[in-house]
Order: sequence, then C-alpha cells, then structure tokens
Amino acid sequence: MATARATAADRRRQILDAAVAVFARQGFHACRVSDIADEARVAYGLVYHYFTSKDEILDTLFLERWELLLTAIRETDATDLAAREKLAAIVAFIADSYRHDPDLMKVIIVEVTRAANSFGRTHLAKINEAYALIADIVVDAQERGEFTTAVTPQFAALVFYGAIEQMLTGWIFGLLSQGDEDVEAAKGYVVETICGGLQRASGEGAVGGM
Amino acid sequence: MATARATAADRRRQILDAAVAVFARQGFHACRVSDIADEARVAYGLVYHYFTSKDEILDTLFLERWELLLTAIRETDATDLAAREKLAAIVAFIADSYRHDPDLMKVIIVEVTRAANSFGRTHLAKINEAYALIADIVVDAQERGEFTTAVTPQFAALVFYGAIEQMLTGWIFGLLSQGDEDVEAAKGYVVETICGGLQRASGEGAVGGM
Amino acid sequence: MATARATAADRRRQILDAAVAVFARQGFHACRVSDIADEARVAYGLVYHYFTSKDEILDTLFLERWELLLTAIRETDATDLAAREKLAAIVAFIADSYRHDPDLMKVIIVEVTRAANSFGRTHLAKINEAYALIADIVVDAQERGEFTTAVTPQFAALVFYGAIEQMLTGWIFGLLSQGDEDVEAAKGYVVETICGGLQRASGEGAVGGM
Amino acid sequence: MATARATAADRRRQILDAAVAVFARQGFHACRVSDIADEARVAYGLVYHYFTSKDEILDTLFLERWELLLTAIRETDATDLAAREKLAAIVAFIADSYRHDPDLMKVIIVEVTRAANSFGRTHLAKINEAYALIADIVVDAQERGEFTTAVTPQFAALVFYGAIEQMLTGWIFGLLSQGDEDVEAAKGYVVETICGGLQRASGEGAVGGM
DNA sequence: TATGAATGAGTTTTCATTCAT
DNA sequence: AATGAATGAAAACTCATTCAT
Repeated sequence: MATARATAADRRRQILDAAVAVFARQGFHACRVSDIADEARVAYGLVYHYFTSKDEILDTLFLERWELLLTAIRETDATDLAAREKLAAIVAFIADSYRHDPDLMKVIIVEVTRAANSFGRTHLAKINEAYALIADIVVDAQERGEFTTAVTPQFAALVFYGAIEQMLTGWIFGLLSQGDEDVEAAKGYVVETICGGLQRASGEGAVGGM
Repeated sequence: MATARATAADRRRQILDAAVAVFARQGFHACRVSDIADEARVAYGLVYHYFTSKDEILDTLFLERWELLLTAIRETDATDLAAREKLAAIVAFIADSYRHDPDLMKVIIVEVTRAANSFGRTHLAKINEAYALIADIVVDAQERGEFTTAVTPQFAALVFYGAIEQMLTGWIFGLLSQGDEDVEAAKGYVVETICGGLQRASGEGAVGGM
Repeated sequence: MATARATAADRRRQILDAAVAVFARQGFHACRVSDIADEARVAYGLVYHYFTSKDEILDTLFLERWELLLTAIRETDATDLAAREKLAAIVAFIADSYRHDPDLMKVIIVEVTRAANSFGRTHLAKINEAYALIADIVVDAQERGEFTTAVTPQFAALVFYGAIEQMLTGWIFGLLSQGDEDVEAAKGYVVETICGGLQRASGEGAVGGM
Repeated sequence: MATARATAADRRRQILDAAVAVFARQGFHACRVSDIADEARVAYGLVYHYFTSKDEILDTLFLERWELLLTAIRETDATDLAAREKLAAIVAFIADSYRHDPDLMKVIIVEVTRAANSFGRTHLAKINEAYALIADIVVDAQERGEFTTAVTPQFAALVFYGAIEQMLTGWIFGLLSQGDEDVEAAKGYVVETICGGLQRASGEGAVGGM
C-alpha cells in the first residue's frame, strides 16, 4: 500500500487543477506561470515540461470540458425526448457542471467563451459546434411540429445559448444566488422563458395587475 | 473664414473616434496608445493631455454610449406601449445602434460587456442598470397580466439581455448576416422567441412534421 | 554658449559607442542590454527607442564600419598604384583602423567576421564583397603581368584576407605586440609574405643556415 | 558470438559522434543536450554520465582532433623535407582531414577555432601550439636559407595559418568548391601563395598586360 | 496646447544540470 | 549504467506613463 509515485498523467492533472484555481481566482492574464507552479507545489520549469505554454494550459482545460458538453448535447439529441425536454437536459447538464466545479466553469466562460478577442476567437469553431447542435434540435422540433417556425433554428439556438451564458455569468459574478434550490429553479426559468415565452397566451386568464 | 481652430472638445472627440477605430480593428490590448495617436493624427503625448490613461478612453467610450442606451430604455419604459412592444423597441434601438456605428458597438460589447475580467467587472454596476430597467418592464407586464409570472423578472431580463448580446456577438464575428433585411428580421426573432416562446401552444395547429 | 541638447543622432551615437565598449569588454552574448544602457547612462527602454533589438545594434556597428572598408578598397582599386601597393594600402587602412579604434575593430572581427554561426552568417554577403574586390585587384595584376597566374585570384584574395584577419586576431588576443612600430612592421610583413613569398628565389644568395 | 554489449568507451564514442553531427547541423549554441541524446539514441541523463557538461563534449572533440594535428605537424617537422614540402604536408593533412570528416572539421573550426569569445579563448594556448610549431619550421628554413628572413617566423606562421583557416571556412560555407580535384588544387594554391608569393620576380618573363 | 523623447517595471520561456529511482 | 522527471536561474522586449521644452 505504498504511496504510489505520481505518474506523468497525475502531474499533468495536478498542474491543470492548480491552473483552474489560479485562473478562477486571479484571471488568466493577471496570473503568472509561477503562480500556477506555486499552487501546484511544483517547480517553475515543470509546468513547461508538461505544457508548451501558458496558453496551452487554458486550451487544454477548455477543450477537455467542452468536449464533454458537446457529447452531452449529442446524447441528448439522440434521445426520444420532446424538444423542450432536450433543452431542459442541456441546461441541467450545464448548471450541474457549474455546481460540480464552479471554478472550472468560471474559467471556461470568463476566459474562453466570453473572451471575444483572445481565446474566444481561437475556439470560435468549437464553440459554434454547440450552437449547431442546438439548432439541430430546433430543426427537428420544428419538423415535428413541437416548435414554432416563426423563428429560425439559428436564432432559437442563439437565444438559448445566450440565456445559458448569461445565467452562468450571473452566478459567476454573484448576481444570481446559487443555492441548490436556486439552481434548480434557474434551470426551469431558462427553459420556460425560451420554450413557453414570456407572453401570456390571450385568454390565458390574466387577471390584470393592480 | 479661416478654418476654425480645433477646440478642446473637438480634439477629445478626434481622439475618441480614433480609439474606436483602433480598438475595433486591433482590440484594446493589442493596440498601443501610439496607434491611437497615429490614427488621430495627433502627437503621442497629447492623448495624455486629454485622458489620464488608456483605460479612461475606453471607459469614456463605454459610458457615453451606455448612458444613451439606459436613457432609451427608460424612455421606452415610460411609454404606454405593451410590454412586448417595449422589448421590441429596446432590441430595435440596439440593433440600429449597431447598424449606425458597428465599430463602436463592437468595442463596447467585445472590450467591455463581455470582458468579464477587466472592463466588464469595472462597469458591472452600470451594465446591471440595464438589467434592472428591463426587469422593471417585466414586473410591470406581470402586474398587468401581459407576461407570465412563471418566470421571475430577473430571469426574464437575463434571458432577454443574453439574447441581445449574443445577437450582437453574431454580427461582430460575422456569424450572422447583417444586411438591412437580416437585421430587421433579427429584431423580430429575438422578440418572438422571448415573448412568444418556441413551443407551439397545444392546439396551435401543428400539422406534424414529415 | 548653452550646452546643446542632445539630438536624436547624438543619442544613437551615444548608445552605439557604449555598445562598442561593452561588446569589446564582455562579448556580445555575455552582455545584457542593461549593460549597454548603463554604459551609455541612459534608461533601459531608450535603447529600444533607437534600436529594435540588441542584434540591430551590432548590425549597425558592423555595417557602418564595413562600408568604410569597402569604400577604401574601392578607392584603392581605382588608383594607378602597382598591385603590391594596392594590397599594402588595404592592409594599412585596416591596421590603422585598428589603431584608431581597437574596441570597434575587435567587436567587428570577433563578434561578426569570425562569428561563423551567428552574425558572420548574416553578413556573409557583405563580407564577401571585400573578398571580391580584392580578387579584382589580383585579376588586374595578373593581366598586367604583375602577379603570377599560378594562383587563382580567388585563392589569392582568400590568403590575403585570411592573413589580415589573423593579424587582427593576434592583436586582439594580445599575441602580437601592438606598439606603433610593431603595427608598421606588421603591415610590411603581411604584404611581403603574400607578394614576395617566403621562399628565397634560387640564387638569391642564401648563405646557408647555422 | 552474440552482439557484444556496448562498453563504456563505445557509449562515449556514440555520444561524441552524435554530438559532431548535431553541432555541425545546428551549431553548438542552437542545439540542446537532448538533441545530442536523441541523435545518439540514448537517454537524456546518460550524456551526463559520460560527460560533466555540454561544454566538455565539445572540448573533448576539439582536443582529440587537435592533438592529431599537432602530432602530424611535429612529425612533419621532424623529417628532412624542404620547408616548402613541410608546409605542403601540413596543408595536405588538414585538407584531407576535412575531406575525411567534414562535420568534425566544421565543428572544430566554426565552434572552437573561430569562436573567439568562447571556446576559441578557452583553447587559445592549444591553438597557439600549432602556430608555434609552424613558426619553428620557418625558423629552421630561415636558418638553412630556404626561406627569406624578411618576414618574422611568427608572422609567416600567422599568414600560413590564416590561409588554412580561411580555406576551410570557404569550404564550410560552400564558397569554395570541394570536389576532389578542387581540394587538391587548393592545397597547391595555398603553398604556392605563401612560399612563392604572388609577385612575379622581375625578369620572370612577364609579357605585360594589355 | 502640443510634442515625442525618456523611463523602467514586469513576465514568459528556455535549457543546462541534478537527482531519485 | 540508465532513465527522464524535476529544478530554477537568467534576460530580451514591450509599452503605459511621465516630463522637459
């Protein structure tokens, strides 16, 4: 039962985890490579033994996680669920990802997805894959008559994606409460807004304010 | 009538306009103060005569424009329009702003609003004012029975704002076509999605796919 | 009679002169840019205001001086002197250059001309121009019957140039004494060896060794 | 007879040979120790088992070869040949060394002999031994009346050595053709220039130019 | 106001060498 | 002998800001 020696993969992970903590705390640009090394309790140079640059660390973090997201969306898409349930499943996956590792999600959203002029541009294609998959779901739903055709699939996906990103941004900046119940409620709100719409159907029994 | 000498205000504007062009072209971080001075055809040091820092230039650009947006929202809010029309007016104002000065809007969205770790954080409060005003509109609409209460006003505002930002991002990155007709259509899609929802009301006469 | 303010050209020269001193003392690679700035009593950043890189400083130093050398050779070539006198003039020019500014010549020879894998390679073409000009002199001399045709002009130039470089190397490393008389003598030795040859013509009245 | 396991001496040689190839290809400074290890198909750390530093590898390479050169010169010196023949033998030895292992000679000339500020300085004394031995030959020749006394032995050696180094430099940089015949001719040119001189003896039947 | 030269702090990356196994 | 992971020192270059005229 001797303590196993750290394998190369272990060390890589150790550095990646440290990077998540440091990027989340200080931001990608505000932190130095030495901060990552310190956080990982590892020598400066070792970071460069495992990664070719500071950029590559963030790229790795993003791609690893984003691939999981894409997979989740694809799997959801493949089910027999109603379109609304599919969208709900995607929101749930992302919200749960945030709950599970808020630092990592913060880094991905703040440093990549919303960093329009740096990593966001680099990973534009990858990010757009998510859009496209969501649009696919909408196309299906329109064909099956579940969703209106009054909105193009691309726009529907855009609005849906924008809502999710904004929700995450709200949590990240502490503008939205993130207790377990709040998160659950948030999932519902996003789906309800996008699918149900804000407007009461006429005759939906609005009793008028005041 | 000799050419009037440039007033102080003229010079400031000259520098601000140059900054818009340069920030839009190269991004805030990738450009140097000297690039702004060159673009404005002004001496390097003069930039510091009118602004205390490079940051202040972007701050000024953002605040100027954002104030206009807030005013527009407030004015819309003050009208008797139906809630849906109010939201439509806001979308229209922003889309037209983009059409009128895409560089400026690009700078504001990319360098401030989405720059979560730098200017986005600095101007968080100001950005949230827009949220709050939108939420006010929703509150009103809910009270008047126009909007469902199934979604909190805050979330409704969040989704609406996320949609707009995403729409602008799409134009900025060339992912969304921006011909005049496309822009007009986009306005409608956003409002329709948020207000009408994607889902067909039951009995809305879906004729089935295939 | 006010002290004239330093012009841009003055400052450049000030930095170049400092660089000569520092390169000669420590060698190009062993010195830091800050050493040059210190020697020039100038702020670090100012070096980069006048030069784009540490390399450019050495390039400038070399090209400035080498151009003078090429001009001197060309002018010598254009005279009516006998070939031997032309070669003597070239040797004299170089030896006097060394006497006049040994640090600069040291830098040029050690850091450029003999730095086969770095600057020597960069300036290969420029260095070879000197070769070619010397070869031209030899060609002329052969045509006029002054010089033997038993050696190709290229080789003659090569041997001549090699001798000069070695002479300079000798001075630089202190292997050759460099008093005024020694330098004068050296000039003669190089020319005598190359032109007269080491070998006594038969019947030249050798009186035997011992 | 199974393939014999590599002895320590074999491994050393394997690393040295790899170093020659790598130094010749990339230059001493531009290559990393790992490049040598890779070329030798040996583990990184093993290089340090056999050598204490990267420098020591080059030192070893140089000293091994230079000792052979010194020995060759000494042996030549010890013969009864005429001085001109002795110099010719030295030139031939060096030219043949280049032909036999151009990479090694390239490394020695470029990285040591001409690297005035690094290894050239380190091995100055060793390099000068060659000078001194050549000067000895000249002294002898002068005493026996074979060579003129118009040039000091030191200078004669200097010019001779400079010619050889330049010839090698020409080959290394591809400025001089290195076919077998070219190499043979080169040997002759160097000796003829140094011994015979470029200048036609008066009455040597020059028929005048033009 | 206007100019542009002068300042100097700050960080990534490289790579020779060491060392635990 | 052999391996290759671990260490950490070292320096060029950029550029926002200041300041003397």
